[in-house]
Amino acid sequence: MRTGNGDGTTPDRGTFTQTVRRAQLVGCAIDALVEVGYQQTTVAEVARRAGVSKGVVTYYFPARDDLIWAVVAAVFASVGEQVGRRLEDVPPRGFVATYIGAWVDYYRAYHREMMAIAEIWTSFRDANGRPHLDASTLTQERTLVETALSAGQAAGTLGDFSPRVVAVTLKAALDGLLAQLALEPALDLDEYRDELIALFDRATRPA
Amino acid sequence: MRTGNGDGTTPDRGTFTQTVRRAQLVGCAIDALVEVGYQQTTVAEVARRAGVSKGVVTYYFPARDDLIWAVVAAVFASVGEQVGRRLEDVPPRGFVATYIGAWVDYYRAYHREMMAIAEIWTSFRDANGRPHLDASTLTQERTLVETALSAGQAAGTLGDFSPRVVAVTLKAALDGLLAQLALEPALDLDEYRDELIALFDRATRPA
Amino acid sequence: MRTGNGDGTTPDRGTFTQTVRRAQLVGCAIDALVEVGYQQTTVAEVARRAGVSKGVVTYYFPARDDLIWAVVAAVFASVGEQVGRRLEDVPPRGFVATYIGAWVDYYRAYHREMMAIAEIWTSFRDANGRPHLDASTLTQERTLVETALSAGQAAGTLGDFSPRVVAVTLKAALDGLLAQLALEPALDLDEYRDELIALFDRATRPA
Amino acid sequence: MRTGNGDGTTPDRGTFTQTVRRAQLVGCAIDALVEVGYQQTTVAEVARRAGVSKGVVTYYFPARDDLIWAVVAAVFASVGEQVGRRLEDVPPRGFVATYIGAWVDYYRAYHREMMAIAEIWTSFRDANGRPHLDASTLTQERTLVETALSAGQAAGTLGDFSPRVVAVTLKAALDGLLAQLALEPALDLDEYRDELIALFDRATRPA
DNA sequence: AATGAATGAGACTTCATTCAT
DNA sequence: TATGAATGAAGTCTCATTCAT
Repeated sequence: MRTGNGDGTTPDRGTFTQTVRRAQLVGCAIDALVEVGYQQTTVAEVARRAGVSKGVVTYYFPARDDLIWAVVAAVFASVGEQVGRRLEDVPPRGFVATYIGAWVDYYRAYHREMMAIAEIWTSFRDANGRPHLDASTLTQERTLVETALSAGQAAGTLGDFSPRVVAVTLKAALDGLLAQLALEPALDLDEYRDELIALFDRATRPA
Repeated sequence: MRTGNGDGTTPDRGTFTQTVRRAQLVGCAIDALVEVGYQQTTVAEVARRAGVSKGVVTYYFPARDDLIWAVVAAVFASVGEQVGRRLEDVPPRGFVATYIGAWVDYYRAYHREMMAIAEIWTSFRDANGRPHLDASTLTQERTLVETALSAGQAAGTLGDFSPRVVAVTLKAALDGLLAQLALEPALDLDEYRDELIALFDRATRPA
Repeated sequence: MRTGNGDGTTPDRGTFTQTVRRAQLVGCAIDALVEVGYQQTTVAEVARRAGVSKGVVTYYFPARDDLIWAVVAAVFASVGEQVGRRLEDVPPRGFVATYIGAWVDYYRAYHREMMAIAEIWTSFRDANGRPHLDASTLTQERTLVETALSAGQAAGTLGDFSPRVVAVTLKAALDGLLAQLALEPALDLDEYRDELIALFDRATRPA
Repeated sequence: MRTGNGDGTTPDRGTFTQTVRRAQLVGCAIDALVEVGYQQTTVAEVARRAGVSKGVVTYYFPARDDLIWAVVAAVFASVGEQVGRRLEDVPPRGFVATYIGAWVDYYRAYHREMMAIAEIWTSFRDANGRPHLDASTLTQERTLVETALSAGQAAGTLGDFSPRVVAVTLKAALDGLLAQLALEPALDLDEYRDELIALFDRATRPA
């Protein structure tokens, strides 16, 4: 959706301002989501945090939902860059450690983004009350993990277990870390990561 | 638990109707929470599901929050009975298996209750946006788990790992199962449970 | 309005109970009016104070307004007995002193009743917002005062002034005392009364 | 007095519209208070009188109470200007006449405002039923009157009486006039004022 | 006579959204 | 682009009133 003035007189100025504003508003929305939760992340609250009028928010995001989707897109893009890239071309041998390490590094750098997504995950619904985001959103990621685990089993570098259960539990373990991090911000992430890697290593290595 | 409407006039008469109605409304609230989410679980929605007028809901629960708290109390009581009881006097040796088994059995019988609590968990906030329920609510449970794990390590029946990380991950694994169950209602719980027990058994047994 | 069962088996029992209950409810309504004001004198509040269920109140007073009218009737009756009687056959010479004295004595004995009436006076309205009680309610009383004052002027025992203005001011002076009494319950009524009598004596005596 | 809607974005723009709208709403609230009383002066009623939607009222006055307070502030300000100013630097000799004259002139010009305040006075309560405005609000005014009266007594220009009782009665006399005016709008205020001045002159001059 | 239960109208408030400037 | 103003839908809560028992 192009929203520039399109009259050709200010070639990129408008677009640049727009890009900056959008990013700013998305950032403020993330802050609000983290600090006061989905429900209280109102248009007015975001505008207040951005120091602009309510009209600005609806100018860039005609509906509140559009703003939420923009947050989702921004965070997913960032995850793709930071985490997704690190999971390409990983030998099955070290997959679990890499996977955990990638996510833990992401948490360290983008803790707020993850908490914002968690808010959206649980509270952003359609008119029938069904979540816009749910576990099916992660099918691709889980499939990647399952495939890697299965490959490891086929190669004999991993033991005998249900790839599905381990994949689900692996993701859940990282969610658990995120929740624990919210409760205990001073948590030592390096130590936690190493423990988690060791845990899943013992759980998945050959007998 | 005295639950009259506050007239304070007839201590024990009519209690039967009241008890039944309250239970019905709590049940309808649980249904609504599961099916349309916290936000859309309005007083009107609960009344509609119960087939009564909105006034009835506010008659029994003067404020909407009171109804939510009643759901919390009902589910916590049920968890205490079904799960809590099974965790008393368990030898450290079989603790993890018992713990997973107890929760999986609970999920089987009270799937809706757990999903309702999950809704409340994530969306029920105070005026500042802070959750009324959060991980600190589970401190007692996590402490129990950590204690059992530490005892097992001391006794030599369990290996070397961080009890904290395993406890957090164990709880997260069960949360992950709940989410997976919502996505895939036909999931074979017995099989999943056995896999999960095996996973944590490998992860925690002595080297 | 007779509300007894009328079947002749319990000749006066029913009526007696009814009379007592009505009086009790009127008394509780007065208490509520004084302590929490007209607006918060709800059916439930009166029932609570009487220690009965809400149904009892609506049984005796089908509409809330009926209860308010009953308070009005009760207080007016009491004023008629205590004040009205003392104003019959008073010689014009001492009318003002008698009038003030009668009302001050009434205030002393029935302070709550007066405050309740004051609440009703200001807040009890019909559907169009017009007060059910207003200054026209007092026309009879004011006429009595004006007549006495005019008679005094005709007899030469009182000076030259507008009977209307003095009558209005006399009543207002007593209202002012009531308000002052609410603010300052320890007020010395005898002293205040004597000052007031002296004030109006100077204001009305012949030049 | 800054009165923006809290966005805090444009300090001084749009203030004109806001000021006008606020004044209009306060005016409509005064009309409603006079014509249908405090209880029926609802947000919807004020909006209806202003010919705007309910949302406009809550836009300018987030809570109904804020609107009521705005009426109070407006009327008090007007009293301060019209009455307060005239009571500065009045010699004790003519104080009572000036005081009565100032208030009667105010009644003439701002009859509705006074009736609105009277509504608020009697019906605007806190959660415990205690009036937000009561006689203590007038302490300053009564003190002024008492001081002037005492000064007159000390100077020998006034006779022997209780300044407190006369001050209370003076205010009450003006309240009585207001009530009489509501009942009898065609009342000749000049005549009434002169009678009242004469009455209090006789009541307070030296023997 | 008395009660608890139920109802529904109406009030206040929040907030996403629209719109003229 | 940006803003303030305005709207209206929807939610929570209160409370007088009705009714079956």
